[in-house]
Amino acid sequence: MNNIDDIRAQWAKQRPDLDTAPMGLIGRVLRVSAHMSKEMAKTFDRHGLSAASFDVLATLLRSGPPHALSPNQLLATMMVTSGTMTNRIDQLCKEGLVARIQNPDDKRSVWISLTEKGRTVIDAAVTDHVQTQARIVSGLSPAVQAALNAGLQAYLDGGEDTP
Amino acid sequence: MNNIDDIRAQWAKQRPDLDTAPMGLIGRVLRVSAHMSKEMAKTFDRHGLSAASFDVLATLLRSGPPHALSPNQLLATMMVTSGTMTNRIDQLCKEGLVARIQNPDDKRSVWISLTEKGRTVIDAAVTDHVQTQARIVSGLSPAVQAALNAGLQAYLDGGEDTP
DNA sequence: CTAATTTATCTTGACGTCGAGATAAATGAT
DNA sequence: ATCATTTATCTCGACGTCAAGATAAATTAG
Repeated sequence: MNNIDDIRAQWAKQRPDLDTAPMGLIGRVLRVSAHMSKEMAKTFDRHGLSAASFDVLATLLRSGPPHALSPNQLLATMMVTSGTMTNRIDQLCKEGLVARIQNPDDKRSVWISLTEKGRTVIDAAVTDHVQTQARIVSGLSPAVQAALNAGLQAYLDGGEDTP
Repeated sequence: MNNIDDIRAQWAKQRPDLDTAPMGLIGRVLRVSAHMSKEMAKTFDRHGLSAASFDVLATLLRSGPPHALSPNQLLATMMVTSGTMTNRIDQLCKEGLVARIQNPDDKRSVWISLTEKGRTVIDAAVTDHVQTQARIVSGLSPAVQAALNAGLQAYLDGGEDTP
């Protein structure tokens, strides 16, 4: 009784006034998203990381040399609150994967810098992660992937109609 | 610099060995999912609910009279752990939206039953929620919605290739 | 009938997130 | 120059989640 269409059938009986077609689409997006996240979490775990810490390290890596960004820059690319960012950085510092370095030009600010250990860990994790992602989408034909990309991008482009 | 294609461009520079096409699709799914969840959360909030409590109440409502299920039944339909379920029920009990009722046939078990107040709240919340969902997908043409439904369902049908 | 197993629920501790607000430093206006 | 504002980061308390394990009741095996 977990199938989305079964759920819609229940609603049709209990609340026939409701149009649950949008619920079907939204429900599928949420389920697919949750499934993908769980699969990816297994990869992170193999490297001793969480999705949260992977995100920070990967952002630092792909930013290129010198692999250092301020918490504010990380915040901006990651859509989390400042408190969450502090927490993520604290965790990574404890594990020796990043270091806080004072910004000499602005004493309010610090740079979060990949340590050598952090660089090694994220380099391997990213390679593994990309393979996992390839596996995740491998069941979908190129045509279906293209259709999904187009539809999802259309949604993201629309995005700001009710702020 | 938050666009998914910008991120892929960064990877292409720093790690040209990686094929990030799957990352594009997966990233879009996750972003769309997060955006939809945030929109829906606003609706729940208007009714004094969280996504978690809405889920429980809605499941009880759509199960039909007598609007009561055991924690185990709720668990099965919601894909959360038992500890999470206990927590959700505790919260709803405190708020007087559900009540724990002893199952006379099995003393280990209880029924989680919608209170009158709970019934009133969830009835209104569901109506509002369905309108919100309609608005969320309203920017997508019927053709795009159909394509997304088909692609996502294909993913969900595939699902179990790497356990 | 007793003992072992299974089932249903709850408890605990850790984690990641958020929102609101606290510091502290830099910037801008007068 | 001084005071107010803005900016960058951190602190705190609450929430929802999970994993692992504790309890207690029902079922099954011998």
